[in-house]
Amino acid sequence: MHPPETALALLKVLADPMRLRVIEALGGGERCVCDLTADLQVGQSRLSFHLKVMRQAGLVQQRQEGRWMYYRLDPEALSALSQWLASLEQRCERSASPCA
Amino acid sequence: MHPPETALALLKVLADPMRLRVIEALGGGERCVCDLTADLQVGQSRLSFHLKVMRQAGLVQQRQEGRWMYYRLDPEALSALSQWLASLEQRCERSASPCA
DNA sequence: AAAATAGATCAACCCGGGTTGATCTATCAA
DNA sequence: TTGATAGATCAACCCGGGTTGATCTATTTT
Repeated sequence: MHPPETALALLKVLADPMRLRVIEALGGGERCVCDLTADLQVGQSRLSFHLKVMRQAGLVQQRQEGRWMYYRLDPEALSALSQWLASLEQRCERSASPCA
Repeated sequence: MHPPETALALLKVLADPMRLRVIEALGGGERCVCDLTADLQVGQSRLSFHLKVMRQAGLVQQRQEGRWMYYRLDPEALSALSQWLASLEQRCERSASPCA
C-alpha cells in the first residue's frame, strides 16, 4: 500500500466509537448482522450504515447465506495499517535538525 | 493500554489529512514549528491547532529551545496502536458461529 | 400466495470539529 | 527599549458525516 493515502482512508473508518465496537465484536470471528444488532444493542439502519462504510474501505468482507449476511474483518487491511505504524515508529527516532 | 478506549483517542487524532502530513514530516525526526509551516505550506494557526490536538492525545511531545518549539512523535503511542491492530489481526481468523 | 424476517437505502435533521484572520505572549536582535 | 519573529489562543464561520424513522427488496416460512 502507499502509506499516507491508504492509511488515511482506513484511519477515518476506524476512528468512530460505533465502528470500533463492531470491530471488537468481529475480532471474535465472523458474525451475521442480526446477531450484531442484538449484541451491540444498536438500531438496524445505524449498524447497516457503518458496515457499508467499513466494507467500502476494505476493512470488512461480507458473505451472504440465505437471508443472512455475514461480516468478517479483513486481516490484510489491519496488517497494512499495523505495518505503516511500525515503520513510523522506527523512523521517528532520528535526531533533531536544529532550526536556522 | 486498554485497547478500545485508548485506541479510539489515538485513531481520531490520526484520522485527519493535515495531521497525517505532519506525522509523515515528523517521521523524519524532530522539527520546529517554523520549519513545519514552511515545508507543509500551512497557515501558522492551523498547524498550531493540530499540534495541540496531537500533543493532548500523547501522540507527539514538545521541547522548547529559545523561541523555537520542537515537536517529535512519541514511539510509545505508535507502538500501542500497532500492537492493538496486530492483536485484532490474529483473533479475527476464527470460524463463523452460524446464526440461529 | 401471504405473512414474516434480514438487511439495505433514503431523506431530514443535527452537531462536533476544522478553518481563518486577528490578537496576545514571549524571546531574541539591534 | 524598541522592533521583529515564533508560536499559542480566540471567536466566528462552515461543512461533512452520523443518527433516526420510514420505506423497499429479497428470502424464507406457513
